[in-house]
Amino acid sequence: MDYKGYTVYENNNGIEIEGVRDFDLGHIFDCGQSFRWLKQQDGSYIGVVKDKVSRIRFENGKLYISNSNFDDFVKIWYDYFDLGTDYGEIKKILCQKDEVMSQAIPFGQGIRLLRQDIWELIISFIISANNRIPRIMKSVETLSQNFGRKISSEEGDFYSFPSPEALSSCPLDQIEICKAGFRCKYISNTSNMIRKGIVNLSTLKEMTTDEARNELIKLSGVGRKVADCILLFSGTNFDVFPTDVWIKRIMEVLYFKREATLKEIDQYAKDHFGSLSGYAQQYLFFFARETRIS
DNA sequence: CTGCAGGCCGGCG
DNA sequence: CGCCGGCCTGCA
Repeated sequence: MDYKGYTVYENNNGIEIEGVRDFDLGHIFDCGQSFRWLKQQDGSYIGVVKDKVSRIRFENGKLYISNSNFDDFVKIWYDYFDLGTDYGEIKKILCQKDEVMSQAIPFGQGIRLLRQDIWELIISFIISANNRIPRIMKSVETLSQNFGRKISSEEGDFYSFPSPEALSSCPLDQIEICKAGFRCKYISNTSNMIRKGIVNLSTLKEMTTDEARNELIKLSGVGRKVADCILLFSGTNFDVFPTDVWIKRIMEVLYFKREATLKEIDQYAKDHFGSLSGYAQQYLFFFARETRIS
């Protein structure tokens, strides 16, 4: 069956998709946007999206997704992997911007910005503050196991990410079992703010980027950087440039040739990359980590 | 034993 | 406003 330029074949336990370009699972899942996809021995990845456990493989230009049918492709995966966006065109434009981009992009040529659940992103990136990636993954997993819904699948038992209601009804000392330390009170406070509707996530898409960011920053434990990650990795806004320590370092080394403030970097990205800032950030982040630039 | 990791918060000048 | 110290936890 065809859908918007892709050909989808259904088989016993999943789908096979042809026509997928600019796509590499390693690049996609290791550029810092997601914490819940686990790499398997055979190179495939298993993750939970919308209460569905799937195993994903990409071989010989074909994308294989288990536990899915054509309807799931249309309703979930097409959006999730941002398959409606022409990354070849984006890479072409960015490469023409400067030498740094044309050097960095080949390292992460298969990067895609996932359109992930914004609520899960909020909590995940609150946990990310001043933390290490393995520990972030562990905390997110522990929250899911304890307060999410159990999903039994042929891949084993997994757990959905807990709802705002589930987390807001937990006393703080229960949240603390996820070992997120001082961030646990942020998780608790933010869950309550969302449940009470103090910040309404469903209206963010109709706002300008600045308005949406200011809305998210109201949440406990959400500052400028975390807010921009949430906006970018949920597919809400792409003209943001989340500047963490890696991006700061690589911008100073490759662009400024000196130390620079977060404000300077943000202004530079706005002027230089404009609406493609978020994509540029991802290629730079992956490049920085691959090459260990310091 | 220190240092430090994908920042944020709160207090201060 | 901008700047700076402190921070849970766990691993090097």
